[in-house]
Amino acid sequence: MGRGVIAEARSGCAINAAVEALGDHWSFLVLRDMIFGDRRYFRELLNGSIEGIASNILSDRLKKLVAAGLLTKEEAVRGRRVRYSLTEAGIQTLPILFALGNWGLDWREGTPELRTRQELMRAEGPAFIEELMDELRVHHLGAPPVERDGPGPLERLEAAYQRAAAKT
Amino acid sequence: MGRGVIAEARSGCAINAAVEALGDHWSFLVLRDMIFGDRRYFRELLNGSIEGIASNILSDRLKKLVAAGLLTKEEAVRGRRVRYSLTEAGIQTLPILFALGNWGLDWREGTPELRTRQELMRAEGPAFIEELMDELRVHHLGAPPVERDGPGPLERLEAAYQRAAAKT
DNA sequence: TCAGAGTGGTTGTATTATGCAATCACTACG
DNA sequence: CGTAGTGATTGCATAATACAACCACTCTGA
Repeated sequence: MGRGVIAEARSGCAINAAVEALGDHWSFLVLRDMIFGDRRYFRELLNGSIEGIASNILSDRLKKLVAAGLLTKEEAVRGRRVRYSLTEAGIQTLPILFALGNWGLDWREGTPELRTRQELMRAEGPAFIEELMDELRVHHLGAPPVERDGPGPLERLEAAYQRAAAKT
Repeated sequence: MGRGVIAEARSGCAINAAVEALGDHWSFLVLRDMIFGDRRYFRELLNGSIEGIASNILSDRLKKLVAAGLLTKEEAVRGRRVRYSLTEAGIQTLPILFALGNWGLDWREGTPELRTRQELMRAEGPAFIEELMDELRVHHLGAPPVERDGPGPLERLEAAYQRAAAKT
């Protein structure tokens, strides 16, 4: 594992280290949108966020996530779209987001469509997480495509969302 | 499940809901100390935290965690120790902390003793999480004690820490 | 009985982070 | 050549954080 970056950690605790790296509201939500929403550009993240992030905050978080080794940024040509990619460390935040989502599903309200998505993920279990991590490695790290029959994890997620939305 | 408290959520997303409830540095660390460090009193949390939380911040976070339904507080008799307990919702943040800790173990440095603890948990896998949640239900919710031969999860964690610390 | 330590905090102040709106320099496209 | 889109930055008001001092109360031991 590619350990590194002790940075200015407040302690040697692994939980604290993770919290220091990505422990604020917006960092989690940016990762969520990149992972589950397949958003990779500034404007996509800015307009696509259902919580409405401000552009200066997004700019700041992207910088911090790059500095923390969770994202990479393609060299910026001024005025041209810059693509952000997840690193392996970024991809491996998926189990954290999954755990957060499951907690939210059990203990908070939420829109039915989004609940359905989360329920699908929970129902498919750890295998879904692995499959999605593999797909992210293909898209973000250039790993060789996975052979599969049937729709990929992101497609199944989107389909679940659409099915649920259609019922209203 | 005891769903409730939509509160002033920014969106209907389960991940967002979890992040809103406990998505700041100190909330996570307070939960960590209560769950893994068995600390239940203001002074214990204040002095026991290796990151050094300030008393006004601790006061504020305890209040927020109670309001969010993750902790309960025994009715306060002035000048007498007040005990905080985890609710079921609080206990179920354990998988989140576990996921956070594993990420930190893989991608950040940390003291060898604390790394050993986290490695033990990972090695024992999901069964450890379940066992610890059961023990927390006994201590915090008054559930009937679990039958067990051999040391409980918190004892094994402490033992791993001591073994690692002795090697230095 | 009475000092000293311990209880869960509050208050004040300074510094830092956040949220919002407007703006900027640049490019791609018709 | 103009319009829309790119990734931001700037200024300003408000909120969160950190640090130290302090408070009213209780429990303990001599």
